Amino acid sequence: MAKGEPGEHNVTIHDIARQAGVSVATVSRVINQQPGVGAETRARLERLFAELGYSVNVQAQQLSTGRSKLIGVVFPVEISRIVLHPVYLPLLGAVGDAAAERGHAVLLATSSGHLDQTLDVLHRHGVDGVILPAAGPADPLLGALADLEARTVLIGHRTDEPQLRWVDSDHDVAAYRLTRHLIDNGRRRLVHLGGPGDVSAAVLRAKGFVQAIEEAGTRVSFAAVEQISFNSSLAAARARSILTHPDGPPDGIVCGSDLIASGVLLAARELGISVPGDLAVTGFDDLELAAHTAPPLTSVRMPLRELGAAAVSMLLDYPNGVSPRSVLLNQEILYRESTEGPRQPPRAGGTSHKPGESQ
Amino acid sequence: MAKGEPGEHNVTIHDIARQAGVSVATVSRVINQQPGVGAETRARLERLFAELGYSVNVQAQQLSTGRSKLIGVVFPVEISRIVLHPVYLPLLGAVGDAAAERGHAVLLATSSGHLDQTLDVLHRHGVDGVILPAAGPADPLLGALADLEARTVLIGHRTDEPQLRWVDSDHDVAAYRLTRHLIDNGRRRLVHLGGPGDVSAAVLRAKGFVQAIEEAGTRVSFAAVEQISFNSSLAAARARSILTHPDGPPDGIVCGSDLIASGVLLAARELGISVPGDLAVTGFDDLELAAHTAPPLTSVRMPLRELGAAAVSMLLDYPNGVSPRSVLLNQEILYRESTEGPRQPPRAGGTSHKPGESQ
DNA sequence: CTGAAAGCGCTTACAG
DNA sequence: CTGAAAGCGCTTACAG
Repeated sequence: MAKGEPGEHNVTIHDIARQAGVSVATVSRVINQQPGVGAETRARLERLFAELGYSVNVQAQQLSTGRSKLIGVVFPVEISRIVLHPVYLPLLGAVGDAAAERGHAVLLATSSGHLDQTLDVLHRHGVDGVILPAAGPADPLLGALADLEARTVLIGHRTDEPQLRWVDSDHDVAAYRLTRHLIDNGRRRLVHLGGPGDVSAAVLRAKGFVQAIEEAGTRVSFAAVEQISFNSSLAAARARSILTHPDGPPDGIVCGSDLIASGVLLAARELGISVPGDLAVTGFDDLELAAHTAPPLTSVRMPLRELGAAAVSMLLDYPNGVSPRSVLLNQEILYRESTEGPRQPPRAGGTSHKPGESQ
Repeated sequence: MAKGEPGEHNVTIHDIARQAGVSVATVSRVINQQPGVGAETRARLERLFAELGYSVNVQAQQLSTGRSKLIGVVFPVEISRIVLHPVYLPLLGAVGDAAAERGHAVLLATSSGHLDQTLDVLHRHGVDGVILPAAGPADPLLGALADLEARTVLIGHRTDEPQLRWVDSDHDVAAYRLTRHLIDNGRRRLVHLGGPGDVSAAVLRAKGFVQAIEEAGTRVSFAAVEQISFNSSLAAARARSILTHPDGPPDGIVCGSDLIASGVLLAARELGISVPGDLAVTGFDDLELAAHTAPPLTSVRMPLRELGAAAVSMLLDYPNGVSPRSVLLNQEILYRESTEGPRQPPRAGGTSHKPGESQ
């Protein structure tokens, strides 16, 4: 891997040039797919690349152009909570793939140490921009990056800071639609069991729930919002108390994640509450498990690959200060058995149950 | 972040040299903390660095030295399963921190694309070595890296390939001790509900369980090994069937992860089986949740930070072919309530229950 | 203890 | 369509 492996001389642009009887400038042009090289010459050189196993030395390119072709990706200090949220690794993969497609690589910086250290690594390596895939409102990095006027794109946190840009998906809209769906199906006592308040997505999901409740007015007789961490065991415990509340149990729970929802499902089964008969349950994230719970869970899919691609594109395609400053992508709702059918009133004629949107 | 930000000229080694009235060679020496510079000169230059906000251009260093100061980290193609295993992100953080301490940065390559692409990225960036934190037996990257004689360290998979090196912790020993602990406490009908067979750690954990069972001979009246993915909902479903088996339920379940164990705990509660009274349950990984389940879960902590540090050290401190070829670290068992006390026989005199090891 | 100079492998005006 | 040459910001023998 290391360029300077002992023994073999690494083949450089000069070797190619000599072998081909052309100048290094010409070789450089075909490497970078620039115009101004005869088709025949180009083809000959490309053959030579393969033959001699030539691959360009990025460091030299970087030094010469001042562009590093490196995207810095930083995870927040409080990694412990993040860890438990299974979307971050695929998201990281999406960013990496999108970067690779654009000829960029990902430099990973975990901000476990001091802020200055993290910034220093990014700076010394001259990253062309930085992406924060798990950005949160309290992250000190945000202010620091804004001050440095570094090209920065946050994923999953909508910042007001004018120096920063962000990419997100519409958690609030999805939560709103999910809640509407339950109400339209006759659910009247609803609870949102959402994720922690310092996770931006969790806040948006709660917001969408509340909005649907407010719009429904008197059609909903009871509604509550609770917070919990993204963990099914903890959620099961909480659900147990919610479902045995003296004032009577809810008939619909909109959960802030599939992990939470799977805990709710277990608690319901334990208590002999039938889902979706007596209780509708929805998740978020569409983890692999969502399709395999009993019953399968209505959930919401974040466009992870699109989020990654959009973040990379924002970083690379637009100089700072040029629009768009933000991108908002749609989430897809996957209707499954856990929210099926209306509850008490037997299905009326032309009512709700949305077809065509399920998968 | 980018070195070539429009406007301001980036301060280089030449600027420092001019200001200080010394040669660039001298400046270079103090940057690299090499001997041969007067204490007074050194101090003056260091002050200048801070004053002018100088930070070395790594690309230039890299080009000049042939060392990239970059460690490649590759996650396997089958990221979907990995994702669900919460140790990988902290492990990644540990590798990153250890690398940073040694003045190296982490280049992240997700191997979602073709093998060749992944290798090409690593090669073009001239990484000084590569670490596979989620290595598995079936990963085609292993063979490719071995063929290239690239400095490679696997974490969590013990390979026989002589070209590769690995770092791991003793899953088998921990599982063995856990199982012994249950047997010593009077448990007689034991089940191992372990993780998937293509995860090396899961295989080792099962192996430790089996070894303890074999050693116990007739002291154990029933034992079984089952596999499941690292998911608490799925585990709960499986546990339900195990715990209601017509042949009678086990009185101890050694689980392949805390996620699995938390599912087992829920199923037990649902069935009115008391833990640890009627059933002892153990986890693995010591996730945050382990201390918060009801009852708190006896679990095993992998030395994640040490694993990361050891992998980095192996990569950087030893040229290929020089020992050690592998490093095996201890895991720590955290005894909690879920395995407390013996089951049937009232506590005998000088028996087992290990004190001093709990936390 | 310090400096002058070559070189790392590229890119890029500039000239033809 | 192609080439000669300067330059990117460092390091490193070599000489003093």
